[in-house]
Parts: sequence; structure tokens; C-alpha cells
Amino acid sequence: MTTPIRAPTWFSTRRQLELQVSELHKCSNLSHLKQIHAQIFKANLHNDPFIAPKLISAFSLCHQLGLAINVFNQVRYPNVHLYNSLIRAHTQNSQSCQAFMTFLDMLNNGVLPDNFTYPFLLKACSGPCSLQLVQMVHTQMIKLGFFGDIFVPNSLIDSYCKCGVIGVSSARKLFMFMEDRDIVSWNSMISGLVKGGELKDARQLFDEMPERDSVSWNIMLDGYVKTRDMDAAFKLFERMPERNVVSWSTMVSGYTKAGDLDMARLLFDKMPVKNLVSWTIIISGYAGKGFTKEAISLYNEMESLGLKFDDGTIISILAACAESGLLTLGKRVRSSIVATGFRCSVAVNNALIDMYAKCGCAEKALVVFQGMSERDLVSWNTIIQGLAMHGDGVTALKLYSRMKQSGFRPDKFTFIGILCACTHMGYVDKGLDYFYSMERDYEIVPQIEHYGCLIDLLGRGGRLKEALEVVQNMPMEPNAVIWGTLLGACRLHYPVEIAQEVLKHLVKVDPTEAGNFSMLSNIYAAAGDWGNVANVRRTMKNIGVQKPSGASTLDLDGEVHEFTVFDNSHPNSEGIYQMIHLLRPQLKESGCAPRTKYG
DNA sequence: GTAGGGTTAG
Repeated sequence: MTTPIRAPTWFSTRRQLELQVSELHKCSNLSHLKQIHAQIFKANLHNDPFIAPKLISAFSLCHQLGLAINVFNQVRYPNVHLYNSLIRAHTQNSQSCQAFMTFLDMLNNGVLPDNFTYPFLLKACSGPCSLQLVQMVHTQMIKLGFFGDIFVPNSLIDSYCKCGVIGVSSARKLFMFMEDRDIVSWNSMISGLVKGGELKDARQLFDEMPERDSVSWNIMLDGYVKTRDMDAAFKLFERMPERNVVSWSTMVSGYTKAGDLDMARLLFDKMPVKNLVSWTIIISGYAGKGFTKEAISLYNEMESLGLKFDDGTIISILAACAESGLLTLGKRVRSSIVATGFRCSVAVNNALIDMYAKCGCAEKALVVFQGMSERDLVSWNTIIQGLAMHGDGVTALKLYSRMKQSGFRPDKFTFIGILCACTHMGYVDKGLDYFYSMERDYEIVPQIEHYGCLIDLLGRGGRLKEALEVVQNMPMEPNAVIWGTLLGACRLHYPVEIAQEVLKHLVKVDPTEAGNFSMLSNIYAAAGDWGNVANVRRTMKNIGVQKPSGASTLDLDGEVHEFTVFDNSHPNSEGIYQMIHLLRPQLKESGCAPRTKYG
């Protein structure tokens, strides 16, 4: 019988710790991690080049970037693994500049990057406006003469492609000069072209490819779907040598977005294999277009199949509910969250807040918000915007103060909500103060959306001349929404000259909207200017616009009812009209008289 | 490298 060889004590401790650390970052339990960290420190292994990177990764996954940096700083001679883990930690916490600084620090200390360094680093650099960072990394790569394995230049292509038009053209140059290309290089390049809207070039490369895998086909398919060219997508889909679940889902998604739910359903039913994403697509597709019954029945079917939903499913469906006001389905989703004990992430709670707010339940939105143990900027922005929309500007503005007290810095979304709150409360001057504070205090350059809010604020407050001045002097071209906002204000205050001016612009910017023509014509008619009335009518006829009737939809216990003007198609039509007649005097009394002026 | 996903003005 042989005696088992005993590993020395330090080895078992170290091995145990290593195992514990690698296990820990899966459950993201911070207090456990801190305990392990203390043990490691006690064992004097905190600067061990193999343990320290694991600690850094674990802290990073627990969103404890500061602690990760502390671990790094305690190592006297950092190696490439250690630098890589810190770069990745910065990347995971969206600190792209810090990731790059770490990279430079690494070069300064004479540590050479390896095959893992660049992909981490480039992932950090590939956000919007990060083109310069990617270029700097590229320059360093050339300087060092190190491109590593094929996946290093491949991730460079990918990162360039995520940096807008200029990035895509840099990626192209790089792609052209690459000596070895694998299928991923081709796919990344084609995907970049698709994202940059250069579909023709993407197709050309796709046709030139020496060999294609299912990913190549799916990328191309997605390109047609994104441009809503479902005919081209379908042609390609038919030509595919083999279709996987992604190919089918892409098609289903395309048809739902194009509004062709029958076709989407047909393909969905034909799918040989369905997964969670496919179910999510079809349910959100129905929900987003207001088909409660179909959406709920599919949702029930999905649940009865025993499919466990994830964050993506919940968020997608709730967003679709918010879009079309499907409170019934929203509540249904909420009840299965409660029933299954699903742990709601911050993003799921944010989607819930938005759903409740957009479906008319501001109070419930507030309850969700107040019950959250962890909130991010989006949570604050969503609740502020939701309350503002419902006219509870006072609470919205109070929450804005609390948000700042909690250490959040407002962003462009926050100000949309704030300005909206001021508009609905009639706080014109206060709103102006907030508008000016954007750039002065927070370096946020107002975008067209903010000018839209400002114009609404001034316009509804009766200061139409100032509103018009803003439109004429703002740094961007006014679009249809801007003119439409101003028109909305005109309808409240009747300044005929301004309304004329606005509508003249509006019919140019958005000639498809027939209502604008009608309103312009009505204004001329009111002023007795029959010549211009005829002009407008003639223009309408020439362009071929017809006034479509507006429709209201109502979700009653899961059934959606649609109503149009003079509509008597509803089975209960007679009763509904009787009720309207009954309600009319009361409506008038409460100040809800119908307004027919200006259309 | 491919399909679903939280906050933008009327």
C-alpha cells in the first residue's frame, strides 16, 4: 500500500483560495468575496500573479471597480495577466479611457501585450465617439509590430465598425490589407457595413466570400430586415443552404417590425425549432401593435411549455406593452414575475416603471420605483418622465432633487423629463432656468428634442413669439415635430399670423400629413382668403394626400376596441353613441368642449 | 461575427 503524497500546506491553501475565487465571481456575492480577499491577504498571496487577476475579475463582476484597482495596486511587479484583468475590469465598467490608460501604463512598464490584451481593450474602445481611442490602439499595435492571432485584427475591425461611418471606412482599409482572413474577418466586415447602412457593399462582399457559414447568411438577412426590405430578405432566406433558429427569428422579427403580423405568425408556426428569443419576438410583435389577445394567448402558451423567461423576454414584452398601452398583458407579465419569484434586475424594474407609466398607472410606477433596492440613472429618468407625462410635475421635480442628492448626475434624458414637467405645470421661467442649466452646469449641449421641449414650454405658456424666435434661432434645422409642437401651441392660443407661418413650413417638412393641409386651409377660410384655400386644396390634390381618419383604441379587460369618426362598426355601437350623448353635457360642464377651430 | 431588451420633444 502506498502512502498518499501530501501536498505542502501552502499549496492546499493556495489551491483552495484559487478555487474559491474562481467560484465566487459566478455568484457575485460581495461579502463572501471580501472574506476570501481577507484570507488571501492574511496568507500574503494578494500579490500572487495568478491569484490577483482572479480577484480583480471577481471584484469587477461585482461592480467593485475601486476594490479591483486596489488589488492591482498592491502587486509590485504586475505581469501581462494582471494588466489584462484590470483592462477587462475597466471595460466591464464602461471606463474606456481608463482601460486605455492602463494599456499605456503597461507599455511604459515594459510589459508587452498578448493575444488577450487587445480584444479586451478594443471592446472598451468601441462605443459611440470612441473612434480616437480605437485609432490610438491601432497606432500602438503598428508601433509594436504585434497583431497576434487572427482574432486581434478581427476585433480591430469589429471595434472600428462600431465607431460610425469613419470607423467603417477605416475597418475597410484594414480588411483590404489583411494578409490572412478567416470567415470571422469577412463576417465582421459585412456586419459593419450592414450596421453602417451600406447594404450594397455588404452584399458585394457577401457574394465575394470564399465560403459562408450560417452567421454570414444571417448577417446579410438582418441587413435586408433592418432596411425593411422584406422581399429581398425573403429571397435570400429561400436561397439559404440551411436555416437555423436565428435565421427564422430574424425573418419573424422583420415581419413584425414591418407590421405584417400574419406573415410573421405564418413563419413562426413553421419554425422547426423555437427558443426563448423566438417566442419573445412574436409576443412583443403582437403586443407592440396592440394585439392583446394574440399576445396573451402566446404568452400563456410559452409558459405552459415550461420555457423559463429571462430579462430579455420580460423587458421586450413590457416595452411592447408600453408602446401600445397594453396594461392587461403588462399585468399578466408582472403576475408571472411574482409567481415565479423572478429576481428583477434594475433593467426589468425600469421596464416595469415605464410600462405602468405609459399605460396610465403613474401611482403603480411610483410604487415599483420606491420598492427598488438598487436604482440607476435610467430608473430616475423613467420615473421623472412618467410622472411629468401624467401632470404630476411637482413630484417629478422633487424626485429630480432627490436624484441629485443621491449622487446621480443628470443627463440629456433627465432634462427632457424635467422640461416636460415644467410645461405641464406651467412653470415657464423655472423651465427656462433648467434649460440654461443644462449646458452651464452639466455640459450637456441641448439637442433638437430639448429645443422641442423648450418650444412646447413657451408655446403652451402663451409666449408664442418667443417660441417662434427659438425655432428661428436654434442651431439646427427645425423638423416636422418642432413645427408640430408650435402648431399645438397655436391651437391653444389662436395667433393667426404665427399659425399661418407654422403651417406653411409644416406642409413642406411633412407633406404626407394631411391634417396639416386641412388646418392651413381652415385658417385661410377663417380669414376669408378663398384664393389660398383653393391653392391648398389644389396642392393636396397634386401631391395626392388624403385625410386618413384618426382612431382611438381602448384596452378593456384584454380586448382592444378601435374607434374612428362616425364609426358604427362596433357590435355595441348604438349603446356607445347613446352614452356619448348622455355624457356630452357633463363633458361640456367640466371644460371638455370639442374644439373645431383650426381643424 | 448573427435574432428579442429599460429612459428622448408634438
